[in-house]
Amino acid sequence: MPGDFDQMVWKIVSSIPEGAVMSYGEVAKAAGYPKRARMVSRAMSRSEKKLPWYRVLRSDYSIAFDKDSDNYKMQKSLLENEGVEFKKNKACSCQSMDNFLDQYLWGET
DNA sequence: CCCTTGACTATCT
DNA sequence: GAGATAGCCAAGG
Repeated sequence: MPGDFDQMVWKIVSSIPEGAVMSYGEVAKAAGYPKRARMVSRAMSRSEKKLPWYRVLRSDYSIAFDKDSDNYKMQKSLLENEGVEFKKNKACSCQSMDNFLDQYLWGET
């Protein structure tokens, strides 16, 4: 179904709990399309919906925007507000997504 | 239809 | 850890 991927992305991203983070690849995988990390970013940027997009990082948990950009600074501060600690420009979520993913995936069927 | 771009990733130097 | 390389995939020229 067209739009299916986007739907899943929105749903998953909006379900990420406060203080936790996911990578584009993880979101894509959870949506059922492991090879579409790039599409996750596309889906979010063109989305008019209010998503906690800032909780989605690169696979190494670094921020995807350029370090000098305003987006970078905003994302970092938003995450820090939720208790996410940064070390060497990489986020340390300290929150296990295991439970979240299990709950999410099993809750649908 | 071919080529370029990108909020990506894994792998190798 | 920083660069280069090769996959990846949709959108736009």
